[in-house]
Amino acid sequence: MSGKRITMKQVAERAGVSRTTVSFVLNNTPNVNISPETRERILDAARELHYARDFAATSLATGRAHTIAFIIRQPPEELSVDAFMGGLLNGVSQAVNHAGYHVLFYAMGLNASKGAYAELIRSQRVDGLLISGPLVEDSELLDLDAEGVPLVIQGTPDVGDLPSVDVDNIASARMATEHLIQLGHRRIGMITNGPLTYTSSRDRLTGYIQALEAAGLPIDEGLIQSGEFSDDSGVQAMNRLLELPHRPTAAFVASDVVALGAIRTIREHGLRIPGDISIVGFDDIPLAQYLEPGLTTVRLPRVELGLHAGKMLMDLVEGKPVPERHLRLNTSLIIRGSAALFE
Amino acid sequence: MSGKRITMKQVAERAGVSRTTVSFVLNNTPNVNISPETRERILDAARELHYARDFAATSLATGRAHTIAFIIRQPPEELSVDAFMGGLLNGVSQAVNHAGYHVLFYAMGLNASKGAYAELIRSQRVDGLLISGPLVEDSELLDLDAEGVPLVIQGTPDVGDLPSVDVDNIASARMATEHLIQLGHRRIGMITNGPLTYTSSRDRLTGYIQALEAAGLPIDEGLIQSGEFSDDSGVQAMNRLLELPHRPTAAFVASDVVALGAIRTIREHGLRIPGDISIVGFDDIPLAQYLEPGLTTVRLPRVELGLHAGKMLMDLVEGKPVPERHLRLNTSLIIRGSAALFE
DNA sequence: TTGAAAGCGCTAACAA
DNA sequence: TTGTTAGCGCTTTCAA
Repeated sequence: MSGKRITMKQVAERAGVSRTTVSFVLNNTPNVNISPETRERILDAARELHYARDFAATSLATGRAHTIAFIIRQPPEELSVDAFMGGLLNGVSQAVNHAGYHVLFYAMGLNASKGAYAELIRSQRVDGLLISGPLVEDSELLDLDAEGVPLVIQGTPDVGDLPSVDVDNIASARMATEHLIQLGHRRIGMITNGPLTYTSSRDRLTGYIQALEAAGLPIDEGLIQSGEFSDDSGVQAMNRLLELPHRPTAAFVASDVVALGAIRTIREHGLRIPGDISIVGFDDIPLAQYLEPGLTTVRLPRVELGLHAGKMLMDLVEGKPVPERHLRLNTSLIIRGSAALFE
Repeated sequence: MSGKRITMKQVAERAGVSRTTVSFVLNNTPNVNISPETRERILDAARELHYARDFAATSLATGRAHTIAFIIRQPPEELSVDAFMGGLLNGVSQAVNHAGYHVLFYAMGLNASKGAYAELIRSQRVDGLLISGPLVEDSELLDLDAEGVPLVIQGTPDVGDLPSVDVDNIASARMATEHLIQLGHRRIGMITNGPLTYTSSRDRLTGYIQALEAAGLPIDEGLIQSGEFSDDSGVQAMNRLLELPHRPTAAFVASDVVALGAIRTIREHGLRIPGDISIVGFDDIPLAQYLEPGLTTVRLPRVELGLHAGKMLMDLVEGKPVPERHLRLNTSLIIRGSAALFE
């Protein structure tokens, strides 16, 4: 309709009151007594004029942007392959929008320009930061946290004590391995999701080891192979496992994508799943249920992760107490057909 | 470090110049002659003070937010299942960030509050809108477009002539069907991706029909079944196809997810793919390559779709001419093992 | 119960 | 080549 901007001034004029009064009414400012009819008049005027509060002006005057940045640091290619980010973002945006905040999205990849986080904050563009991904020890974040900047990490940072949300990788991996043990397996291989420089890789390995130890089984270094996020890396790793003089009867592969490669390799060797080798994965990617047999795996609660991370950041931003600075969500084991009794 | 805001004023003081001069230097304002040493002095001061231009103030003064809204209207659950959104968002954010703009993300679902788009624009929060998803005929968008608001649709709107980016669904479906025809199939079923109220469903059906007609094959209504986005709907549809007195030797399923259900059904009937029935899908979801046999399908260029949509919106926002208001990207047929020669 | 006015940090027209 | 100044639209203290 009208091409010109509607400001509080126009609303005030139309309602025959001052700008202040309009501001009070529109903001529902407490401790101000405005006659109901004046209030009504103002509200009507605003509605009729299609008034929308100017974001920049409000932000400038209040010093709050009511916006947070969701920064994802996985390499861009991964975003297009996996549904992880979609679920996460879905949760984050639900939590954040619910609190009346907006979400700025950044796919920074691994080589973001130094100072990018700080600039977002210094320019008052956002009130807080939510960062997901394999961040190498990022001292910039430590500094910001020390300055009191609200931020939360989705993941398990390996240094400092930044607020973070993640699944309990150790317990989850233990659960997956225990499942295999309960099925009677005694010689269980492990393929990590990534290099051990990543906390999540180390933690999942730790869970595997804990399960074996608890069951009194020996830890065999040769049974532990390193994956590197891709299905190809799963092929390599499984090949090494199969070349072992005494090969395992089962394997815990700490990433479904890596497991895909492992499974392919097993088949190429003419072996059957779960007949010859049982497999338990990790992540529960959408495709896990469509494999033949379905992949038994640990479900990663993507949406919940985002929901909790978003909520935590909102609490931080609004100065509310945060119940748990290092939140670790439980996972569940989804039992399908890829792991069976060892006989 | 310092808890207080650094403004241009501080930078000016430190460099011993006026605020205007600082503004000119920092903005690289043309047609202004500033001595190199002054410029250097200012830049140094800004750097030393960790100056970051206040976003709200700039935005208020210039009337530009340098921000766009990426609004996704698919039901939230779908976001967590498919990698489509991740790829799209990846492309969008690349294009938009590259142009120096920021992306606000909104998962609005299907029941967004009336007036949400307009409010984003009226409040000057964003300079443009990028909307993805099955939007029912949304008159609000038509109004905004008429007002001159920069916006682009990712998809194929069924009314008006809003700027949009999508794949060429008709040509893609034709290509998929032709592939089957070339393999010697004469009785080819079709399962749509969704109800025919969706433009994309209609277009893919049209492509199928065009291919048959071009090959002089009859159009058999019974061979056309309706899918509804889910794999379950694929089960139903394929069941109907298999119950036909004279069942097809091949089927074009206009959605990989729906094809998943169709494939399962075929197997449950004891039939083999591609031995008894050939299948060609649409979308190339990540899992397509992992099926046994791999799913022959039409690849949907997710990232490129986002890239082009983002670029088009940037052009619109900056008042540049838009080469093609209704951009239709080509797709490619990914040949794997699910479709074979009819013998 | 309502109004006046200062100020948030920046841009840009105008002066000098 | 650099400085002055008037807004941009809103919040909020202080008065009336």
